[in-house]
Amino acid sequence: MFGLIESMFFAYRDFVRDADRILASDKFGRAHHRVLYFVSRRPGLTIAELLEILEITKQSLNRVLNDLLERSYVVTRSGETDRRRRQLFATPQGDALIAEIAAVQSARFEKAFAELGPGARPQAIAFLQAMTDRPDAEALVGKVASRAR
Amino acid sequence: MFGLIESMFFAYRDFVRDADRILASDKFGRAHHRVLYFVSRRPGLTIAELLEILEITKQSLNRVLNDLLERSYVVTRSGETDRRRRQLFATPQGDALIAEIAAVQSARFEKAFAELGPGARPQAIAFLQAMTDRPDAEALVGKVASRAR
DNA sequence: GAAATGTGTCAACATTGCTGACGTAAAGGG
DNA sequence: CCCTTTACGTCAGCAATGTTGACACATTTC
Repeated sequence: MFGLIESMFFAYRDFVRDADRILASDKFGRAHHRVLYFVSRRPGLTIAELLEILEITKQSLNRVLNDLLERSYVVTRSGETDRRRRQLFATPQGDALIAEIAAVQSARFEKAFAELGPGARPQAIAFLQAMTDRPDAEALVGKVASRAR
Repeated sequence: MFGLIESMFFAYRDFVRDADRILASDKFGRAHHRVLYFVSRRPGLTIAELLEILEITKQSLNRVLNDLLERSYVVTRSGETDRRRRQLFATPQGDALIAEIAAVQSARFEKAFAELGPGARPQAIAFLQAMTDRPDAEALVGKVASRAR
């Protein structure tokens, strides 16, 4: 399996580098990208939901989220039913940055699938998902509780 | 391609977490793992070669490499033909740690392939390699030169 | 002998993760 | 209506890992 372990390392590194180049010109880091990405993809997301997805602490999130708010890549609204919750939305500027990064990352996927031939795309999706933990309800509850500190 | 972008993120995160758990109990970090991994896999590697593979700076490398040397996970020998070069070798202890981590990561791959059925393994390898940059000779020279600073 | 190469190291800094503690506003249960 | 819980913000401080730039030393090579 050593070949796979190494390929995983190199593939992810090159994949992330696509994003890093663009982010550097906007003076953002990877952490900003991750936050903006999920806000853009899931408009109306709350802070708690974002913490669950990213699996980081409030501190780490707030640091980068505040940058994104100050520079108007993201805006907040109080939740309608529960005003304690802040719902997050990407601005057009925020969506544009995500689209720009997604474009180069998509190009990398397209190039790979063009080399590999038909069928490679669904296989790749299936592979990556099979590699991912899908926590059962109980485990999730535990994780959320411990992270809430 | 958004589904793929997200799957890449989650799959890599969970993959790396396997290693992190083991490393934490040995008081090592991810950077130590990467260095030890390549030293273990490519015995006799020199510093310059390691810098090329990892694409980090001398500083970042030396910090973690010195930890590995002090704690006897890695040893050095002067190169035979060129005594300026330090060749790196993992000790049995170093090889054992790499094997331990590789075992849990391999188990994750095995589980995925068991779900996906036959053929998934070569497809996964092909996909990951197609996703990786394979620099031509000229580009590589440029990178090495700039990194040598 | 001079220049290039391989490596070590020092100082300083940025990003991004963490913990623990405390404050405030809103919601919800009795 | 009070009291607890929830959702969030924030402060202080720390650790890991990446960066740059400069300099030192031994060795090899021209």
